[in-house]
Amino acid sequence: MTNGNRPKTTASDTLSRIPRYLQVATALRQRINSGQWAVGEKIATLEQLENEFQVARVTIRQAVDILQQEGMLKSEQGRGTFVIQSPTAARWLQLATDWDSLIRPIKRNTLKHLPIEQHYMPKIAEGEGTPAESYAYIYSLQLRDDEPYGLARVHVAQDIYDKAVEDFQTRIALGVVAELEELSISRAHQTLSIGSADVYAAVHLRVPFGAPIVEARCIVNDADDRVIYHGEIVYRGDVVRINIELVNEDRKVSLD
Amino acid sequence: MTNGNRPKTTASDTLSRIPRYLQVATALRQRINSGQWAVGEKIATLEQLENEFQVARVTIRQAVDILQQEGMLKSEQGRGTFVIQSPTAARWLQLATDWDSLIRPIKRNTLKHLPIEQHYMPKIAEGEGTPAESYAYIYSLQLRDDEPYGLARVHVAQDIYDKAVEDFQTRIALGVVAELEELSISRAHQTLSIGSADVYAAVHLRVPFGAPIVEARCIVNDADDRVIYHGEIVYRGDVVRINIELVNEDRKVSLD
DNA sequence: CTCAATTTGTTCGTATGTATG
DNA sequence: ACATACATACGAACAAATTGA
Repeated sequence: MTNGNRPKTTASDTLSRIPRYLQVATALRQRINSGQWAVGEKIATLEQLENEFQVARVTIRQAVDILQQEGMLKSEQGRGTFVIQSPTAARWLQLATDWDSLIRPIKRNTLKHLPIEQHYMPKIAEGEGTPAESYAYIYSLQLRDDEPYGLARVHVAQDIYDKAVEDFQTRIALGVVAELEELSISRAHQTLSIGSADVYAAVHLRVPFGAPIVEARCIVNDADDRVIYHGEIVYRGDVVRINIELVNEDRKVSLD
Repeated sequence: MTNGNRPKTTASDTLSRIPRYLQVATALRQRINSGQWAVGEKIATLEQLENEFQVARVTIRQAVDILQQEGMLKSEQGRGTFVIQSPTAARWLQLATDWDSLIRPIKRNTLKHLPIEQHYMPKIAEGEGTPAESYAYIYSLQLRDDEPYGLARVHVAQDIYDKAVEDFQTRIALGVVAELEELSISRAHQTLSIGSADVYAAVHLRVPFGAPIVEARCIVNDADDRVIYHGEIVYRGDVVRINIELVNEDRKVSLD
């Protein structure tokens, strides 16, 4: 009755069900990524980490072992544990806050079509515009430097699609829509929300299951307020960055 | 030698070490949140889920049990398992794309101060403005309806802080800054990125460890381009929604 | 009403993973 | 490294409730 393992769980949280050594490993990984522990630097001793995370020494070691396998840490007996590499060199995907910056980066990116499992009509809510009679459906993976960053389910009004079939088959749809000359766009909006990768998204975007993702829903209307483009795109969370200019010199703030 | 448990892990992924039943629970939760399984509807049978996820019956049950505890599902013997509630309708936290919408919702929300573990100076990059001489540091939990949604590390220029000490101690700092009359704000910007909850964030925001979060960094400058506010706020990912108006009727799109 | 099919609920044995001291 | 305790996961069998023919 030595009360061997009992984790000091505070509750029945989902949190507490995740293995302790993974929690610690994640925490350490974040400190390295965030630069709190720089490359070459010695990290806290096992004893300090024991105290900080309130877990047994062996558990800390398990966590450190994982990061050693990942090539981020290197332990040396008698000296300590050192950061030998940080994979941060992150390449950010700037998510758009205006039309031009939405279109610009798209042009360089490529796409790979995926087999369509199931056709469906876009769900268009009240006030988002009038749906088109029929839509062409495109299911594709968006790539940059051969690295997948987005999984796109796109609907384009059939008549628009027919105007440039080849373009729509080889390029990113939103870019094609933007360039159609005879088309007048009255409005476009985008809603972003945050989620976790399901099995499909994880496989295609090459991220672990449950990894954070951004779900973007983008709607473009023509002059008659008809929804000509409806895109649901899942982005890898780790490449997304959103930059918002709230106030500029020339635009004074209205208080209250 | 019945090969009892061996998970069919494809690799040494960190996330494949996460318990299977939690992975399944996450997948199910997503289907409910996304409306794929509507409220009142019967979900797939245990047997179907067994096949789909390639796990044992008991493992599916564990996942379903979790969602039952969360009040999303209800199983009835002989009938099936039903969605009885979707938390989706709930509570979106509209993240700001302009100053007014940043300030407005803040006013209703409350905050709870947390003990400060460690003081530090905000890291202000080139071009973000000139740092103030000294900052007051506030570490707090942001609440709405007694539900935590954000974990804030905020620095306010000391002289600004001194002008309304009591306000800063009881209300959300950005709201106080916005209302200071003698203050002129020249610019403000916010950068959002996506991450996973570490242990601290998970505990405070009451989300599972590793749950998606939004890391917001908001900087406000006064008329002299001095950084008077620097906030690093971690939001629960599941309450964040960002709405962006890309094009309006009155603003024509410039092609190329 | 009975019967069979469907579906959830329960239990057993076993093997391995996690975590402590 | 060890003894210990509990968690995770499998497969299989059986029990109990519901439904529709």
